[in-house]
Amino acid sequence: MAKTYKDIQRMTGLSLSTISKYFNGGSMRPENRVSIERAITKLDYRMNPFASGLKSRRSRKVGILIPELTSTHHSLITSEVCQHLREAGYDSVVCDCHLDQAIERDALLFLLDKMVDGVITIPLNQRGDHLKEAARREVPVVLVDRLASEFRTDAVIVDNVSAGGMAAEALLAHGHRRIGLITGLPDIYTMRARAQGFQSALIQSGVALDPALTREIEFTVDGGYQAAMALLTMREPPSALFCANYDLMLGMIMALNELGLRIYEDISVVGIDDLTLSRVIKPRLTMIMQPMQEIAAQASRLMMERLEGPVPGIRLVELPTELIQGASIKRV
Amino acid sequence: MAKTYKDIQRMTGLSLSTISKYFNGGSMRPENRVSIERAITKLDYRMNPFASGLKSRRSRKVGILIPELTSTHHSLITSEVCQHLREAGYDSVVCDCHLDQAIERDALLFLLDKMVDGVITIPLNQRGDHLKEAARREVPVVLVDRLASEFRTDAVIVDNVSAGGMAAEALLAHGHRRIGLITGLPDIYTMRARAQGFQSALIQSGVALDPALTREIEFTVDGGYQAAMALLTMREPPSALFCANYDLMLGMIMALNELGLRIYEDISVVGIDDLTLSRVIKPRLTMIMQPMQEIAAQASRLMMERLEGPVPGIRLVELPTELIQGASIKRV
DNA sequence: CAACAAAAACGAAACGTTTCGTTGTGATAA
DNA sequence: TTATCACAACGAAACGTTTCGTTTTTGTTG
Repeated sequence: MAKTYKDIQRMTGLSLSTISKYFNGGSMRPENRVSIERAITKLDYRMNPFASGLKSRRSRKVGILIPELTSTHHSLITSEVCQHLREAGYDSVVCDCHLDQAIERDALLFLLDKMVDGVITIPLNQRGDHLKEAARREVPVVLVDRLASEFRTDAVIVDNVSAGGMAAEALLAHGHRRIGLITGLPDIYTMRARAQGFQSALIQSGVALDPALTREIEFTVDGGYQAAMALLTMREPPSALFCANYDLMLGMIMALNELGLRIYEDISVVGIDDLTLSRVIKPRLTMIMQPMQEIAAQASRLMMERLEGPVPGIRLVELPTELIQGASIKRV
Repeated sequence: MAKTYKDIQRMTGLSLSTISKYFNGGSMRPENRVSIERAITKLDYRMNPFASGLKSRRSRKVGILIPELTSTHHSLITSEVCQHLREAGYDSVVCDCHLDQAIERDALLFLLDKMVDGVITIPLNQRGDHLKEAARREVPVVLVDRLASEFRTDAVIVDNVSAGGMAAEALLAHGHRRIGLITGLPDIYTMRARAQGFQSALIQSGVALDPALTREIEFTVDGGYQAAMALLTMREPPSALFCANYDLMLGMIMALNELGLRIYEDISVVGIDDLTLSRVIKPRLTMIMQPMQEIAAQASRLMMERLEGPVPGIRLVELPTELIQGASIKRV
């Protein structure tokens, strides 16, 4: 049978309220503290989270709501966030909405009914209307990667505009002028921002935008493959390519392999995200790196601060991206 | 303020115990049922899981303990399992132990302290000793993919021996005799079984095992890359390769690309797991397919049956694998 | 040493369900 | 009409914490 405060009381002779104070960090006589601690270890006592939650109205659970867990970027962030939360004593209840906005909404309601103390999400619905229900129930929300147009709250994003800009500049600096851009559909915040940064950089360098060189497509491996195939089989193909997303990039790599095009020799490439596969592509890609561990750490931090006490205002953490020099850009 | 039974009581005039009976599926007068239902919708009532759990000692939470969430195979299974559980009203608390057995043990204890009703896990520690604590607390465990040598419980696995056998036979049937095997370290159940099935098939066909053609390595993309590089740069390289794991296969593909070797023309290949990337590799790979959705569905089912009531005995579900014909094996 | 303030411990009342033993209500049989 | 019997509904007592108002203890000060 599980032990309770009563068992500790029996061993120490202290009242239940004193024992509670011990667990909830009040001040008390050192000898009592010691005696409670001794009882805890001797009894192998563990707090009953139901009883605790019933009174305190806190579940010490956080919901993680993700568009697609099998996407490497998402699974890495999820994994890191879960670990941070666990280390702080919080459960992470993960919901993958499979890129379906109806599931996203349902899963959020599910989490709220399960009394999560907070929600960390990469929102799929870019308006973020579904999140208003969380606000209504006073459950804090932290956005990751993307902002929501109709729901302002704490968020961690990277500077996507300059990420796109850096990619363009790296290629421009090597003399490229016909540069293909493979990006996601513009209803995704990150994709829009990266494409915009990329295109601004071209314009600033006096390169006219050729609409035929920009492919907006669902950001999946298959999407990247299709887009790259289309670009590379044009009558006048680009001399360089930038993919605005890791999965798109993988698809592009597959297309290059299929067409027998060699990176660097035949086509210059700027990639994104230094995840597993990028590490084994040869030659080493020049790429835009997002600080993914840091994104996860910041998101966890923002959430935990809200959970520990009231935080005034809305916080937006914008992290820088970095250009990693590889050997995938040829001078033309 | 959240609504409670008392509010329903006020609206219906029924006692708390009758209302409880409504939620816990007892029989009652139809008109009372209707009147409770009306009150629920009018009040927007939602059950308080703390209070409910406090009495019933059930959290309706299931722990998911995974070696490495960023591995595609694992994230897909996790995602599917979470969805099944959520549809049945259960939370999924996900823990990724980052291939670290100490974290695995800690995370399990964490989950148990959080009072999960059950644990679904792909065990990292192949003995499974850490799971005994779950048994001690009468928390059911379902294993996925791998069995544990020191802990017998419900499990869902695939027929790994014949998976390896099928791969070997496909290559043997096309005349291959020097076949490279890239597999994980033999302390992983699946890797051992697949390698064994593979090697038995060779022996059965009268092909002597050449130890130099078998590479046991950590099953990561990088591991696959290293192993494939080593095999393909031998003085007398194999004419065909089989990888016993999806990540190993990705690494191998990268190695082939780097060496400029074309699948089919230069080297025959049997892959495994029809996940995103396999779909865009050309030519289409001949591969062993695991029914991953089915694995997840069965694991969820086994768990949910245990949660709904006592299940006698231990159940082992072994699912078949399938050979998908592609165009990656050349006749020699 | 009395008086007092501050600190610590206490007791009792929640929190919102479930459960169990008991009472009430019709319907059927004698 | 009364005794019997299911079947529903009821009331009260848990479940194991937290919280708040009160009392006791401790340490200071005049």
